[in-house]
Amino acid sequence: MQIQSPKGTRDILPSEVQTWQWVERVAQSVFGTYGYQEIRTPIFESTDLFVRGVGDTTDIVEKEMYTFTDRGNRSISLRPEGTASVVRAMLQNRLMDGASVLKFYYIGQMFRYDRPQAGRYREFWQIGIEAFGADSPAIDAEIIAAGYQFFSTLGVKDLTLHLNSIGDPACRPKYVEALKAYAKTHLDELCGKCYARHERNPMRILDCKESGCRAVVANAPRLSDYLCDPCRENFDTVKNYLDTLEIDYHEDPYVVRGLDYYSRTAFEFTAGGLGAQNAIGGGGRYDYLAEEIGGAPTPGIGFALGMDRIMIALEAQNVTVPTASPVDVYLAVLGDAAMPVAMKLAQQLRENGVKTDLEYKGRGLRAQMRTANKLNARYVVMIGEDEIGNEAATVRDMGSGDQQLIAFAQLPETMREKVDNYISR
RNA sequence: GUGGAUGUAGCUCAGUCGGUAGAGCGCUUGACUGUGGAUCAAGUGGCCGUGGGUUCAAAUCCCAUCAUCCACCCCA
Repeated sequence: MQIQSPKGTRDILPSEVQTWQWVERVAQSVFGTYGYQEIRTPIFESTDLFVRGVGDTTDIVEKEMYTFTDRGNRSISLRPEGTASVVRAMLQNRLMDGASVLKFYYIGQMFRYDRPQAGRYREFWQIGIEAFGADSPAIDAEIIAAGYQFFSTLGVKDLTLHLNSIGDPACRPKYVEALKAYAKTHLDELCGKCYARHERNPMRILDCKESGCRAVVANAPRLSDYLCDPCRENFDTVKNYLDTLEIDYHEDPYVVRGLDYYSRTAFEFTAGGLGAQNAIGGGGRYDYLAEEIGGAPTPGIGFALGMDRIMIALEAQNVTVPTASPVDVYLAVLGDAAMPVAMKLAQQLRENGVKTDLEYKGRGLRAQMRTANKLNARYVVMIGEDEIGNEAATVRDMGSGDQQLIAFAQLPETMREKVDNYISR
Protein backbone atom coordinates (compact mmCIF):
# COMPACT_ATOMS: atom_id res chain seq x y z
CA MET A 1 0.00 0.00 0.00
CA GLN A 2 1.33 3.38 -1.03
CA ILE A 3 1.91 5.86 1.75
CA GLN A 4 -0.71 8.58 1.59
CA SER A 5 -0.90 12.03 3.06
CA PRO A 6 -2.55 11.93 6.49
CA LYS A 7 -6.32 12.12 6.68
CA GLY A 8 -7.61 15.62 6.21
CA THR A 9 -4.45 16.92 4.55
CA ARG A 10 -3.76 17.34 0.87
CA ASP A 11 -1.18 18.55 -1.58
CA ILE A 12 -1.58 21.86 -3.32
CA LEU A 13 -0.34 21.00 -6.78
CA PRO A 14 1.36 23.32 -9.27
CA SER A 15 -1.87 23.55 -11.26
CA GLU A 16 -3.60 25.18 -8.27
CA VAL A 17 -0.70 27.11 -6.81
CA GLN A 18 -1.18 30.07 -9.12
CA THR A 19 -4.61 30.62 -7.61
CA TRP A 20 -3.24 30.37 -4.08
CA GLN A 21 -0.48 32.83 -4.83
CA TRP A 22 -2.94 35.22 -6.41
CA VAL A 23 -5.21 35.09 -3.34
CA GLU A 24 -2.19 35.76 -1.14
CA ARG A 25 -1.14 38.69 -3.30
CA VAL A 26 -4.62 40.17 -3.09
CA ALA A 27 -4.54 39.80 0.70
CA GLN A 28 -1.16 41.49 0.93
CA SER A 29 -2.24 44.29 -1.29
CA VAL A 30 -5.71 44.92 0.16
CA PHE A 31 -4.76 44.59 3.81
CA GLY A 32 -1.62 46.61 3.10
CA THR A 33 -3.73 49.53 1.93
CA TYR A 34 -5.52 49.43 5.29
CA GLY A 35 -2.21 49.68 7.12
CA TYR A 36 -1.84 46.05 8.13
CA GLN A 37 1.59 44.44 8.24
CA GLU A 38 2.40 40.78 7.98
CA ILE A 39 3.40 38.86 11.10
CA ARG A 40 4.62 35.28 11.21
CA THR A 41 4.25 33.26 14.38
CA PRO A 42 5.16 29.65 15.24
CA ILE A 43 3.03 26.87 13.91
CA PHE A 44 3.09 25.24 17.36
CA GLU A 45 2.73 26.89 20.74
CA SER A 46 2.40 25.96 24.38
CA THR A 47 -0.89 24.12 24.77
CA ASP A 48 -1.71 26.48 27.59
CA LEU A 49 -1.93 29.43 25.21
CA PHE A 50 -4.92 27.91 23.46
CA VAL A 51 -6.50 26.47 26.59
CA ARG A 52 -6.55 29.91 28.16
CA GLY A 53 -7.01 31.94 25.01
CA VAL A 54 -9.53 29.95 23.01
CA GLY A 55 -11.31 28.57 26.06
CA ASP A 56 -11.19 25.20 27.77
CA THR A 57 -14.85 24.37 27.15
CA THR A 58 -14.72 25.02 23.42
CA ASP A 59 -14.83 22.12 21.00
CA ILE A 60 -11.50 23.22 19.60
CA VAL A 61 -9.70 22.71 22.89
CA GLU A 62 -11.80 19.83 24.16
CA LYS A 63 -11.50 17.55 21.16
CA GLU A 64 -9.81 19.08 18.14
CA MET A 65 -6.26 19.99 19.12
CA TYR A 66 -3.15 18.24 17.91
CA THR A 67 -1.42 18.10 21.29
CA PHE A 68 1.76 16.23 22.11
CA THR A 69 4.55 16.19 24.66
CA ASP A 70 7.94 17.15 23.32
CA ARG A 71 11.26 15.69 24.41
CA GLY A 72 11.56 18.32 27.10
CA ASN A 73 8.25 17.16 28.55
CA ARG A 74 6.42 20.32 27.49
CA SER A 75 2.84 20.14 26.29
CA ILE A 76 2.79 21.55 22.77
CA SER A 77 -0.10 22.03 20.35
CA LEU A 78 -0.25 22.73 16.66
CA ARG A 79 -2.10 26.01 16.37
CA PRO A 80 -5.84 25.53 15.80
CA GLU A 81 -6.33 29.22 14.99
CA GLY A 82 -4.20 32.32 14.64
CA THR A 83 -5.46 34.99 16.98
CA ALA A 84 -4.06 33.62 20.25
CA SER A 85 -0.57 33.42 18.76
CA VAL A 86 -0.66 36.95 17.41
CA VAL A 87 -1.81 38.28 20.77
CA ARG A 88 0.93 36.30 22.47
CA ALA A 89 3.53 37.70 20.05
CA MET A 90 2.24 41.22 20.58
CA LEU A 91 2.57 40.85 24.36
CA GLN A 92 5.86 38.97 24.37
CA ASN A 93 7.58 41.49 22.10
CA ARG A 94 6.00 44.45 23.90
CA LEU A 95 4.85 45.78 20.56
CA MET A 96 2.07 47.77 22.18
CA ASP A 97 4.54 49.81 24.23
CA GLY A 98 4.59 53.26 22.75
CA ALA A 99 2.23 52.30 19.95
CA SER A 100 -1.22 53.71 19.45
CA VAL A 101 -2.78 51.07 17.26
CA LEU A 102 -1.18 47.91 15.89
CA LYS A 103 -2.40 46.16 12.77
CA PHE A 104 -1.25 42.74 11.63
CA TYR A 105 -2.19 40.14 9.10
CA TYR A 106 -1.01 36.56 8.79
CA ILE A 107 -1.29 33.74 6.30
CA GLY A 108 -0.72 30.16 7.29
CA GLN A 109 -2.01 26.73 8.07
CA MET A 110 -3.99 25.76 11.14
CA PHE A 111 -4.71 22.28 12.50
CA ARG A 112 -7.85 20.79 13.95
CA TYR A 113 -8.57 17.13 14.50
CA ASP A 114 -12.01 17.01 12.89
CA ARG A 115 -13.72 14.61 10.55
CA PRO A 116 -12.96 15.96 7.06
CA GLN A 117 -15.76 16.94 4.71
CA ALA A 118 -16.36 19.44 1.93
CA GLY A 119 -14.53 22.62 2.88
CA ARG A 120 -13.11 21.19 6.07
CA TYR A 121 -9.65 19.79 6.53
CA ARG A 122 -7.41 18.85 9.43
CA GLU A 123 -4.75 21.08 7.98
CA PHE A 124 -6.35 24.20 6.58
CA TRP A 125 -5.23 27.66 5.63
CA GLN A 126 -6.35 30.94 7.06
CA ILE A 127 -5.67 34.53 6.30
CA GLY A 128 -6.30 36.59 9.40
CA ILE A 129 -6.09 40.22 10.34
CA GLU A 130 -5.92 41.67 13.84
CA ALA A 131 -5.95 45.22 15.19
CA PHE A 132 -4.91 46.07 18.75
CA GLY A 133 -5.09 49.06 20.99
CA ALA A 134 -8.39 50.65 20.01
CA ASP A 135 -11.89 49.79 21.14
CA SER A 136 -13.38 52.34 18.80
CA PRO A 137 -16.23 51.02 16.69
CA ALA A 138 -14.47 52.69 13.75
CA ILE A 139 -11.97 49.83 13.80
CA ASP A 140 -14.80 47.31 13.83
CA ALA A 141 -16.26 48.84 10.72
CA GLU A 142 -12.89 49.26 9.06
CA ILE A 143 -11.86 45.68 9.57
CA ILE A 144 -15.15 44.48 8.13
CA ALA A 145 -14.64 46.83 5.18
CA ALA A 146 -11.19 45.37 4.61
CA GLY A 147 -12.65 41.87 4.50
CA TYR A 148 -15.34 43.01 2.13
CA GLN A 149 -12.84 44.64 -0.19
CA PHE A 150 -10.71 41.52 -0.15
CA PHE A 151 -13.61 39.36 -1.27
CA SER A 152 -14.84 41.78 -3.89
CA THR A 153 -11.32 42.16 -5.32
CA LEU A 154 -11.18 38.40 -5.69
CA GLY A 155 -14.60 38.41 -7.30
CA VAL A 156 -16.33 36.16 -4.76
CA LYS A 157 -20.07 36.32 -5.31
CA ASP A 158 -23.14 35.69 -3.15
CA LEU A 159 -21.35 37.18 -0.20
CA THR A 160 -23.37 37.89 2.92
CA LEU A 161 -22.19 39.64 6.02
CA HIS A 162 -23.89 38.43 9.19
CA LEU A 163 -23.52 40.86 12.04
CA ASN A 164 -24.26 40.65 15.73
CA SER A 165 -23.21 41.98 19.08
CA ILE A 166 -22.67 39.40 21.78
CA GLY A 167 -22.32 41.88 24.64
CA ASP A 168 -19.57 42.12 27.20
CA PRO A 169 -18.91 40.89 30.75
CA ALA A 170 -21.33 43.49 32.06
CA CYS A 171 -24.36 42.27 30.19
CA ARG A 172 -23.79 38.86 28.65
CA PRO A 173 -23.95 36.90 31.95
CA LYS A 174 -27.43 38.28 32.60
CA TYR A 175 -28.52 37.18 29.18
CA VAL A 176 -26.97 33.74 29.62
CA GLU A 177 -28.91 33.35 32.86
CA ALA A 178 -32.12 34.35 31.15
CA LEU A 179 -31.45 31.95 28.30
CA LYS A 180 -30.65 29.14 30.71
CA ALA A 181 -33.88 29.76 32.60
CA TYR A 182 -35.83 29.76 29.36
CA ALA A 183 -34.16 26.58 28.13
CA LYS A 184 -35.07 24.82 31.38
CA THR A 185 -38.73 25.31 30.55
CA HIS A 186 -38.29 23.64 27.15
CA LEU A 187 -35.90 20.82 27.94
CA ASP A 188 -38.11 18.14 26.43
CA GLU A 189 -38.10 19.89 23.06
CA LEU A 190 -34.32 20.16 22.78
CA CYS A 191 -32.10 17.68 20.98
CA GLY A 192 -29.73 15.54 23.02
CA LYS A 193 -26.75 17.78 22.43
CA CYS A 194 -28.56 20.91 23.40
CA TYR A 195 -30.03 19.22 26.42
CA ALA A 196 -26.49 18.43 27.49
CA ARG A 197 -25.18 21.92 26.93
CA HIS A 198 -28.02 24.05 28.26
CA GLU A 199 -26.23 24.29 31.62
CA ARG A 200 -22.65 24.79 30.50
CA ASN A 201 -22.91 26.74 27.30
CA PRO A 202 -26.51 27.65 26.54
CA MET A 203 -25.60 30.13 23.81
CA ARG A 204 -24.62 27.24 21.58
CA ILE A 205 -28.27 26.26 21.42
CA LEU A 206 -28.82 29.37 19.33
CA ASP A 207 -27.02 28.02 16.30
CA CYS A 208 -28.28 24.45 16.55
CA LYS A 209 -29.85 23.24 13.30
CA GLU A 210 -32.26 20.67 14.80
CA SER A 211 -35.84 21.63 14.01
CA GLY A 212 -36.96 21.15 17.62
CA CYS A 213 -34.24 23.43 18.89
CA ARG A 214 -34.91 26.02 16.22
CA ALA A 215 -38.52 26.16 17.33
CA VAL A 216 -37.40 26.71 20.91
CA VAL A 217 -34.86 29.30 19.81
CA ALA A 218 -37.47 31.22 17.85
CA ASN A 219 -39.13 32.37 21.06
CA ALA A 220 -36.01 32.52 23.18
CA PRO A 221 -34.88 35.73 24.83
CA ARG A 222 -32.84 37.87 22.48
CA LEU A 223 -29.39 39.03 23.38
CA SER A 224 -30.18 42.33 21.76
CA ASP A 225 -32.74 42.95 24.50
CA TYR A 226 -30.14 42.42 27.18
CA LEU A 227 -27.28 44.50 25.82
CA CYS A 228 -26.11 47.09 28.32
CA ASP A 229 -26.20 50.71 27.21
CA PRO A 230 -22.51 50.96 26.28
CA CYS A 231 -22.74 47.77 24.21
CA ARG A 232 -25.91 48.89 22.50
CA GLU A 233 -24.43 52.24 21.70
CA ASN A 234 -21.28 50.60 20.43
CA PHE A 235 -23.25 48.27 18.17
CA ASP A 236 -25.33 51.13 16.80
CA THR A 237 -22.19 53.07 15.98
CA VAL A 238 -20.66 50.09 14.18
CA LYS A 239 -23.81 49.81 12.08
CA ASN A 240 -23.80 53.53 11.35
CA TYR A 241 -20.24 53.34 10.13
CA LEU A 242 -21.08 50.38 7.93
CA ASP A 243 -23.96 52.40 6.49
CA THR A 244 -21.55 55.25 5.86
CA LEU A 245 -19.19 52.88 4.06
CA GLU A 246 -22.17 51.48 2.14
CA ILE A 247 -21.56 47.96 3.33
CA ASP A 248 -24.61 45.71 3.41
CA TYR A 249 -25.11 43.56 6.45
CA HIS A 250 -27.67 41.19 7.87
CA GLU A 251 -28.28 41.62 11.54
CA ASP A 252 -28.15 38.03 12.69
CA PRO A 253 -28.77 37.28 16.36
CA TYR A 254 -27.53 33.74 15.82
CA VAL A 255 -23.95 34.66 15.05
CA VAL A 256 -22.48 33.46 18.33
CA ARG A 257 -18.89 32.52 17.46
CA GLY A 258 -17.61 29.34 18.97
CA LEU A 259 -14.55 30.71 20.69
CA ASP A 260 -14.69 32.08 24.19
CA TYR A 261 -12.69 35.20 23.60
CA TYR A 262 -15.20 37.21 21.62
CA SER A 263 -17.11 40.19 22.96
CA ARG A 264 -19.35 42.82 21.41
CA THR A 265 -19.04 42.83 17.62
CA ALA A 266 -19.20 39.37 16.07
CA PHE A 267 -19.57 38.72 12.36
CA GLU A 268 -19.39 36.06 9.74
CA PHE A 269 -19.08 36.07 5.95
CA THR A 270 -20.88 33.39 4.00
CA ALA A 271 -20.60 32.71 0.28
CA GLY A 272 -22.31 30.57 -2.34
CA GLY A 273 -21.10 27.31 -3.80
CA LEU A 274 -19.64 25.93 -0.60
CA GLY A 275 -21.96 23.12 0.47
CA ALA A 276 -22.73 22.71 4.14
CA GLN A 277 -19.71 24.67 5.33
CA ASN A 278 -20.59 28.03 3.86
CA ALA A 279 -18.76 30.26 6.33
CA ILE A 280 -15.88 31.72 4.39
CA GLY A 281 -14.67 33.97 7.17
CA GLY A 282 -15.55 35.13 10.62
CA GLY A 283 -14.33 37.17 13.50
CA GLY A 284 -15.08 39.77 16.05
CA ARG A 285 -13.87 41.81 18.94
CA TYR A 286 -11.86 40.26 21.77
CA ASP A 287 -11.13 42.98 24.31
CA TYR A 288 -10.44 40.51 27.15
CA LEU A 289 -8.18 38.00 25.42
CA ALA A 290 -4.86 39.74 26.24
CA GLU A 291 -5.68 39.64 29.96
CA GLU A 292 -6.83 36.05 29.68
CA ILE A 293 -3.37 34.96 28.59
CA GLY A 294 -1.62 37.03 31.20
CA GLY A 295 -0.98 40.36 29.51
CA ALA A 296 -2.08 43.90 30.10
CA PRO A 297 -5.65 44.64 29.07
CA THR A 298 -5.53 45.40 25.36
CA PRO A 299 -8.56 45.79 23.17
CA GLY A 300 -8.44 43.81 19.95
CA ILE A 301 -10.50 42.83 16.96
CA GLY A 302 -9.86 40.56 14.04
CA PHE A 303 -11.10 37.90 11.71
CA ALA A 304 -9.95 34.83 9.87
CA LEU A 305 -10.71 33.89 6.28
CA GLY A 306 -10.70 30.27 5.19
CA MET A 307 -8.43 30.01 2.18
CA ASP A 308 -9.52 26.49 1.36
CA ARG A 309 -13.12 27.63 1.24
CA ILE A 310 -12.19 30.66 -0.82
CA MET A 311 -10.67 28.26 -3.35
CA ILE A 312 -13.87 26.20 -3.41
CA ALA A 313 -15.99 29.31 -3.88
CA LEU A 314 -13.77 30.66 -6.68
CA GLU A 315 -13.98 27.31 -8.42
CA ALA A 316 -17.72 26.89 -7.97
CA GLN A 317 -18.40 30.45 -9.07
CA ASN A 318 -16.14 30.17 -12.11
CA VAL A 319 -14.11 33.18 -11.07
CA THR A 320 -11.37 33.94 -13.57
CA VAL A 321 -7.95 33.75 -11.99
CA PRO A 322 -5.07 35.65 -13.58
CA THR A 323 -2.52 33.14 -14.75
CA ALA A 324 0.89 33.31 -16.32
CA SER A 325 2.24 30.70 -18.67
CA PRO A 326 5.01 28.74 -17.00
CA VAL A 327 7.11 29.05 -20.14
CA ASP A 328 7.71 31.97 -22.53
CA VAL A 329 10.12 30.20 -24.85
CA TYR A 330 10.54 26.55 -25.62
CA LEU A 331 13.84 25.62 -27.21
CA ALA A 332 13.49 22.79 -29.70
CA VAL A 333 16.73 20.88 -29.98
CA LEU A 334 17.39 18.85 -33.17
CA GLY A 335 20.32 16.50 -33.10
CA ASP A 336 23.12 15.97 -30.63
CA ALA A 337 25.25 18.79 -32.05
CA ALA A 338 22.50 21.29 -31.20
CA MET A 339 22.41 20.48 -27.50
CA PRO A 340 25.44 22.55 -26.37
CA VAL A 341 24.26 25.50 -28.45
CA ALA A 342 20.77 25.22 -27.03
CA MET A 343 22.11 25.01 -23.47
CA LYS A 344 24.08 28.19 -24.00
CA LEU A 345 21.14 30.05 -25.55
CA ALA A 346 18.78 28.88 -22.81
CA GLN A 347 21.15 30.21 -20.19
CA GLN A 348 21.34 33.59 -21.93
CA LEU A 349 17.57 33.81 -22.29
CA ARG A 350 17.10 33.01 -18.63
CA GLU A 351 19.64 35.60 -17.61
CA ASN A 352 17.53 38.05 -19.57
CA GLY A 353 14.47 37.12 -17.54
CA VAL A 354 12.83 35.04 -20.24
CA LYS A 355 11.12 31.94 -18.87
CA THR A 356 12.76 29.23 -20.93
CA ASP A 357 12.49 25.48 -21.12
CA LEU A 358 14.06 23.09 -23.55
CA GLU A 359 14.12 19.53 -24.88
CA TYR A 360 16.29 17.18 -22.90
CA LYS A 361 15.53 13.85 -24.48
CA GLY A 362 16.33 14.26 -28.17
CA ARG A 363 12.83 13.50 -29.43
CA GLY A 364 11.61 14.40 -32.89
CA LEU A 365 10.52 17.93 -33.67
CA ARG A 366 6.86 16.98 -33.75
CA ALA A 367 7.00 15.71 -30.18
CA GLN A 368 8.84 18.83 -29.09
CA MET A 369 6.23 21.06 -30.73
CA ARG A 370 3.51 19.17 -28.95
CA THR A 371 5.28 19.69 -25.65
CA ALA A 372 5.72 23.39 -26.37
CA ASN A 373 2.05 23.64 -27.16
CA LYS A 374 1.09 21.82 -23.99
CA LEU A 375 3.30 24.12 -21.94
CA ASN A 376 1.55 27.04 -23.59
CA ALA A 377 4.88 28.48 -24.73
CA ARG A 378 4.49 31.67 -26.70
CA TYR A 379 7.54 31.07 -28.86
CA VAL A 380 9.46 28.06 -29.99
CA VAL A 381 13.12 28.62 -30.81
CA MET A 382 14.42 25.89 -33.08
CA ILE A 383 18.05 24.89 -33.15
CA GLY A 384 19.14 22.35 -35.74
CA GLU A 385 21.90 21.85 -38.31
CA ASP A 386 20.75 24.74 -40.53
CA GLU A 387 20.52 27.13 -37.60
CA ILE A 388 23.96 26.25 -36.32
CA GLY A 389 25.36 26.78 -39.81
CA ASN A 390 23.68 30.17 -40.08
CA GLU A 391 24.35 31.21 -36.50
CA ALA A 392 20.65 32.11 -36.40
CA ALA A 393 17.66 30.44 -34.77
CA THR A 394 14.27 29.81 -36.29
CA VAL A 395 11.72 31.51 -34.03
CA ARG A 396 8.10 30.54 -34.30
CA ASP A 397 5.30 32.60 -32.82
CA MET A 398 2.93 29.95 -31.52
CA GLY A 399 -0.01 32.29 -31.62
CA SER A 400 0.25 33.41 -35.24
CA GLY A 401 2.39 30.65 -36.67
CA ASP A 402 4.80 33.24 -38.16
CA GLN A 403 8.46 32.26 -38.30
CA GLN A 404 11.60 34.30 -38.64
CA LEU A 405 15.35 33.88 -38.37
CA ILE A 406 17.07 35.66 -35.52
CA ALA A 407 20.85 35.68 -35.13
CA PHE A 408 22.06 33.88 -32.02
CA ALA A 409 23.78 37.06 -30.85
CA GLN A 410 20.52 39.02 -30.93
CA LEU A 411 18.34 36.28 -29.57
CA PRO A 412 18.31 36.97 -25.83
CA GLU A 413 17.52 40.64 -26.25
CA THR A 414 15.00 40.14 -29.05
CA MET A 415 13.12 37.44 -27.21
CA ARG A 416 13.05 39.56 -24.10
CA GLU A 417 11.39 42.37 -26.08
CA LYS A 418 8.94 40.03 -27.77
CA VAL A 419 7.87 38.53 -24.46
CA ASP A 420 7.50 41.96 -22.85
CA ASN A 421 5.35 43.12 -25.76
CA TYR A 422 3.31 39.97 -25.59
CA ILE A 423 2.64 40.45 -21.88
CA SER A 424 1.76 44.13 -22.18
CA ARG A 425 -0.70 43.38 -24.97
C1' G B 1 -17.37 10.67 18.08
C1' U B 2 -22.22 9.29 14.85
C1' G B 3 -24.61 8.23 10.09
C1' G B 4 -24.69 7.47 4.61
C1' A B 5 -22.18 6.61 -0.10
C1' U B 6 -17.94 4.99 -2.85
C1' G B 7 -13.03 2.17 -3.86
C1' U B 8 -11.79 -1.23 -11.38
C1' A B 9 -5.87 1.98 -16.25
C1' G B 10 -2.45 8.44 -14.90
C1' C B 11 -7.92 10.85 -14.98
C1' U B 12 -13.53 10.15 -15.51
C1' C B 13 -16.18 5.83 -15.46
C1' A B 14 -18.73 0.97 -17.64
C1' G B 15 -18.55 -4.19 -16.36
C1' U B 16 -25.60 -7.91 -17.09
C1' C B 17 -27.55 -13.94 -14.11
C1' G B 18 -20.38 -15.47 -10.67
C1' G B 19 -16.83 -17.89 -16.19
C1' U B 20 -9.80 -14.31 -13.91
C1' A B 21 -11.42 -7.03 -17.64
C1' G B 22 -13.51 -2.54 -21.24
C1' A B 23 -14.59 2.73 -23.07
C1' G B 24 -13.50 7.86 -23.36
C1' C B 25 -9.71 11.22 -22.14
C1' G B 26 -4.33 11.32 -21.47
C1' C B 27 0.42 9.52 -22.96
C1' U B 28 3.81 7.33 -27.02
C1' U B 29 4.34 6.52 -32.21
C1' G B 30 2.83 6.99 -37.20
C1' A B 31 -0.11 9.16 -41.48
C1' C B 32 3.50 14.31 -42.27
C1' U B 33 13.00 12.34 -42.73
C1' G B 34 12.67 19.67 -39.33
C1' U B 35 6.92 22.13 -37.40
C1' G B 36 1.96 22.40 -32.26
C1' G B 37 -3.56 22.88 -31.75
C1' A B 38 -7.87 19.50 -35.86
C1' U B 39 -8.61 14.40 -37.95
C1' C B 40 -7.48 9.19 -38.51
C1' A B 41 -4.77 4.71 -37.08
C1' A B 42 -1.81 1.74 -33.96
C1' G B 43 0.50 1.16 -29.31
C1' U B 44 1.24 1.91 -23.89
C1' G B 45 -1.26 1.15 -19.68
C1' G B 46 -4.87 -2.62 -14.17
C1' C B 47 -2.55 -7.75 -7.65
C1' C B 48 -10.44 -4.82 -9.87
C1' G B 49 -8.29 -0.80 -2.07
C1' U B 50 -6.35 -4.89 1.46
C1' G B 51 -7.06 -9.62 4.13
C1' G B 52 -10.05 -13.76 4.75
C1' G B 53 -14.43 -16.91 3.43
C1' U B 54 -18.12 -19.49 -0.03
C1' U B 55 -17.44 -21.85 -4.97
C1' C B 56 -14.90 -26.19 -9.95
C1' A B 57 -14.56 -20.81 -10.80
C1' A B 58 -15.07 -14.15 -7.52
C1' A B 59 -14.15 -7.28 -9.95
C1' U B 60 -19.06 -9.62 -9.14
C1' C B 61 -21.63 -13.20 -3.32
C1' C B 62 -20.38 -13.06 2.34
C1' C B 63 -17.29 -11.19 6.53
C1' A B 64 -13.57 -8.06 8.29
C1' U B 65 -10.37 -4.09 7.59
C1' C B 66 -8.30 0.37 5.45
C1' A B 67 -9.01 4.67 2.57
C1' U B 68 -11.80 8.53 0.23
C1' C B 69 -16.17 11.50 -0.22
C1' C B 70 -20.71 13.59 1.84
C1' A B 71 -23.59 14.84 6.09
C1' C B 72 -24.22 15.54 11.64
C1' C B 73 -21.49 18.06 15.76
C1' C B 74 -18.50 22.39 15.36
C1' C B 75 -16.02 25.69 12.61
C1' A B 76 -12.75 28.45 8.42
